[in-house]
Amino acid sequence: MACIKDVAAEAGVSVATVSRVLNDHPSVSTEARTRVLAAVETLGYRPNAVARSLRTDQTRTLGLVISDVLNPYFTELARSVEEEARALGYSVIIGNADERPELQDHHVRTLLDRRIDGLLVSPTDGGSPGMLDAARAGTPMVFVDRWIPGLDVPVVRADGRTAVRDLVAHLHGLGHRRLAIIAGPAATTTGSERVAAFREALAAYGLTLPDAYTGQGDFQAESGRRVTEEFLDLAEPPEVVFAADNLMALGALDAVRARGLRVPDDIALAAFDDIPWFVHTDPPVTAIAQPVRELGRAAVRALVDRIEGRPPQSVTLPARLVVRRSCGERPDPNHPHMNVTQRSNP
Amino acid sequence: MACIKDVAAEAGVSVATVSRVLNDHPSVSTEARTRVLAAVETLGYRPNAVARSLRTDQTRTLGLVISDVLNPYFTELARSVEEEARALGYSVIIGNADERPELQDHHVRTLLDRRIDGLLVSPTDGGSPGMLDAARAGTPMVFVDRWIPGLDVPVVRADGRTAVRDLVAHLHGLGHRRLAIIAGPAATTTGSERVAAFREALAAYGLTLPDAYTGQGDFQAESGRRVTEEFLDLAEPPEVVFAADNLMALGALDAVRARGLRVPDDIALAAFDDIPWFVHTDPPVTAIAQPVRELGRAAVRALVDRIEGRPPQSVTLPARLVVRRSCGERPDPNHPHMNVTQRSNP
DNA sequence: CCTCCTCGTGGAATCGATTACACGAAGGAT
DNA sequence: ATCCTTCGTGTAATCGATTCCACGAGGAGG
Repeated sequence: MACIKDVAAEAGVSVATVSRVLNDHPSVSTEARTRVLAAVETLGYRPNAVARSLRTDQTRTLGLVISDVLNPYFTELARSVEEEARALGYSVIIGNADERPELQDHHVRTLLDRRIDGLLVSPTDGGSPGMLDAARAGTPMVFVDRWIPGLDVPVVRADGRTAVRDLVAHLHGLGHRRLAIIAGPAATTTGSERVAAFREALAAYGLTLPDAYTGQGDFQAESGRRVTEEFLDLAEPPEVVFAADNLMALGALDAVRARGLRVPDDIALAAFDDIPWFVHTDPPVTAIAQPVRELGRAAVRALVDRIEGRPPQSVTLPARLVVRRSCGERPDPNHPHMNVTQRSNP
Repeated sequence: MACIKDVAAEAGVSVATVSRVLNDHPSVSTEARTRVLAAVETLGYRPNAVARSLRTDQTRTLGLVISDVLNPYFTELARSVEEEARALGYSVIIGNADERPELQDHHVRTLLDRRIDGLLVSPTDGGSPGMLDAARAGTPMVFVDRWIPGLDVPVVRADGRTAVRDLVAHLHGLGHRRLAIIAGPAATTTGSERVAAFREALAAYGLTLPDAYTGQGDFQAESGRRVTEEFLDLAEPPEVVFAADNLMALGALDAVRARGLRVPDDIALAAFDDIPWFVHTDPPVTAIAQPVRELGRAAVRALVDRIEGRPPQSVTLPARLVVRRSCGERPDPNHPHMNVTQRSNP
């Protein structure tokens, strides 16, 4: 593989001049520039990013550590992050923590070892030592979706409060009174906030959320299944199950089907995080949709601001309710879009 | 950030000794070793992977360029690739080509600039110039899922021939005779092979695949929708639509639903690539499942073999048919697993 | 005509690691 | 006692870029 010295030799100039041409530094003669460019062409030279990074102390790379790649929500987030980063001239390296703190730590450490310029994190359960160290050490960092209180790290997330209120209003309007939730890990902000928002919204209707109706999940399908079975085993099962993420909703669907029961007739279901498949499940699932693309873009912008010395901004975007049939009502025919697969390439 | 010189100073030894300790070279005294380790501890030193890579000319990193992250098939592939790579001491950088050759090129180039040790590629439509150059230049490379004929690059993939035959047998047994396919891009191997396998299987039953029943898709949901609409507009629409990937199946489902028709009563549906959601769609979708995890592992092993100087092996694993209800039959009660969400963490 | 700038250029230091080579001390064999 | 290994260590070269500094040429201004 040709290096800068080879190019210099081929062009009959010094490596300094080659470097200047490559970084289009102003003081290079047109003569030299064309000769260098020609040499680059004939040798098929490409600068070594490793060497460049070592010298300049910047990699133009962002790290993104997400909690679970298999969750379509995070997949889409990852995609929009990469898209925006690319537009700003950065690459992205994704680390999948699989909801395991030690794996999150592994990725944070690996990314830091590679001297990425900044880190985007959706922290797992309470964070992990390495991640907290990194935050305190002043690594440029932005939390996305989930965050950890008490750290001076900007947060980009969606606020589901209003949407959850809308959901509860919808459910109450359909006559449901016994509402249950499958929560995420209490140590994650999304885990606890969604429960809090739900409880708050219930209170507005004079309803409470008994412990028996608060199942502890871990954002994975299996836990949704387990918790739903527990609900169904109760002397007085809930009329509605609200899953705090889409995978647990999938598990809930499994559990209901395994008992030979039907949604929404026997039990209603709603989920946090909308995904294209929810349009085609049996029945289509009512869900709370986050503005994922915008979240990803905002997160990248905040991080790049921080990296390039501008003050980064925390951002909170509203989530919205998408009503389908899993809670018992027909979708409004005036809003046919709610019933169609979301496009991935708008 | 502390560097090796700081550690050497703190421990009262030379940088060479520090380096030897870190790479556990045998000839270091226990004395020196403990002093270095202590210094590493107190300074919180972590070796700079960039500098190390520059010197050793290896990054212990694999590049993975996939055609579409939003496709659950590739997401799962990416996950299993990362898992196996991590087990072998490698990191993975994922590039999402979004089925666009120029984006694929962008990622290949970026990855090569970073001097990754090897490349795993699922080439988009016919490959891209940069990718072909890389292959010919001798970059350690392995194709996964899709490949490009005529290149001396090992291929790890699933063979769907048998499963497609099983599918056609199943369909024929249900009385279907007018079978159509939504194909992927003809320039991709998976695009053309699946059509060929389908046509071949039909021939065994004395059936043909007319042009009108061969729709041209691009592996995206939108194309599945469009092609299905074309099928439905025919004077004699097909009785079955076989989508060559899961996203096009989703689009087909959209189109059928938009017409107010029902699967399988009005038209049957089957798909290549099984995903957890197919269990819960309305109706559950009959699909051909690839052994994705094994594919990912085999691909990484082949690539690492190639990188580390062992002869790499091409691998072909069989896909299998998973019968559900979208073609008109009840699932066999003796095989209840076919009706349950696949676990992501077995 | 002399001085001062600006411009284009090259030499060499530098980033943070690894590693070939040299060297001295210690131990074993003769 | 002498020589040869072996062992532990340090010095310095090296990887491939960027960039500070010095230098010579040429033009402008006095």
